[in-house]
Amino acid sequence: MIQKPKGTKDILPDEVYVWQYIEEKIKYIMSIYGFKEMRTPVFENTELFLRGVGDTTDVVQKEMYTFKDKGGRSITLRPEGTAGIVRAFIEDGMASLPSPLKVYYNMAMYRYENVQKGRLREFHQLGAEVFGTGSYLADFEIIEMANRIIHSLEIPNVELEINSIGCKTCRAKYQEALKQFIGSKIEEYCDTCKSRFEKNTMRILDCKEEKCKENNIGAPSIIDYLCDECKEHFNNVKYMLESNGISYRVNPRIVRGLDYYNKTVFEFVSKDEGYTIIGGGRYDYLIKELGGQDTSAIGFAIGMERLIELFKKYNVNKVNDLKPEVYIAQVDDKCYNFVTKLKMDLRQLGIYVESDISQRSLKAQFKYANKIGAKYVITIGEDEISKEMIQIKEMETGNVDEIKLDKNIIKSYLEK
RNA sequence: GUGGAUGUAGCUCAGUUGGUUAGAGCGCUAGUUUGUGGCACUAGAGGCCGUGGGUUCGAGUCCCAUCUUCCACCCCA
Repeated sequence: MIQKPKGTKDILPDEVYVWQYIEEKIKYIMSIYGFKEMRTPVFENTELFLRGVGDTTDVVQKEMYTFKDKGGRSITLRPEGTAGIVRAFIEDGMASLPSPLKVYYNMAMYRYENVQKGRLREFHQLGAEVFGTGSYLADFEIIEMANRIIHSLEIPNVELEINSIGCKTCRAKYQEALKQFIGSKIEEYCDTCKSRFEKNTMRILDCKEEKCKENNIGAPSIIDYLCDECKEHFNNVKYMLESNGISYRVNPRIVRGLDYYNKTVFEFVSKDEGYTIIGGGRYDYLIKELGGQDTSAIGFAIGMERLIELFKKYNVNKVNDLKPEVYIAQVDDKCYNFVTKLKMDLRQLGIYVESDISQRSLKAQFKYANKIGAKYVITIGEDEISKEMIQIKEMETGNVDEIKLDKNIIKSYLEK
């Protein structure tokens, strides 16, 4: 038996309808917030992610599916969505569209990492991006939309955590201060912290080692180093959230693992599962970094598998797969032609109808109709055809009515 | 990349100190007479016991390797 590759998942019919329900719901929200869907290639030139996501990040350093194609080009399966969207924004001249521009995507992502709860090698992100505005109003709009998605899907125990990681200048100042604070006692830290000291100092604050945690007490907070502009921006975002009844918690440890973020970063974290279901932030430098005009932007991405796992935990019973309106049972093979014609006619009228396609006994047909959840069963034999009258049985109650054998009469009976 | 657990029918699992043709429940298919489902009963299909080595007269059971799945670290959605 050939198995599917590690970290991949089949989505079977009995789960796909949950996906469809959630995707429809989110699509609807996107549409009333003015976001348009777009799609980009599954693979991109590796260079895009090196420059976009950042070549010192874990995602780029050890998690990318990178290979040479037959023409010798270095190709990478996208590990996240924003870089490709930004590439298209620049390459396809989307900067000339009315600004601000709002787009969203729903695409598979690929990351070579070890599998565990809420983490796959192929997974799906539904993300939204706003291009062309650096205003805190855009930050609010995107966070509020994410919040609405969570609430419209009735997923409890989700907390919004926000932070500001400042702009280039205040972040540099902060890193300097942090390096001074930690540097004086770096020998007391664990090995991973030591290795991070130079290239990613801020991550040391995230270490879970007891000794390191102790050493981190009293460390400078990014919040205190924000420049006036960044501070005001962050205060405005918080004010907007407060005045619109969206509760949040400032978590100074949110840093985000992708290099392109600045100013506002946020996560919607499930307290049940302990993982982030929506993560996002502002990325005002990325478009220019990738060769476009200087353009502010902000966005988020939803981890669909995580969202769906949580949704199923609380709400599966609220979503139902489509069941046949009616099953047409046939008494014997003399009726196949007639039944097939009737089935086609009813489908033409938009009715979900099934009939026997494996030439089984009447009893077996009833059993099948019951198992697939047909609401009604019509039985057709030679008598019914000659008398033009049929029996229609409601499966749940067992009630039987007699009605005229006519597609329009059947249709209105089913709609009653 | 590191550490821990796991792997027997489609699913959930039994399988006794290694010993004949590998089991159950659910699910699937057919039947329990003549044109009607759910319940019950009967029968059937379906397993290279994750894979490859090794020990042994003999391995689902023991040993090694490897892969998968799950969990944690790391990181992320």
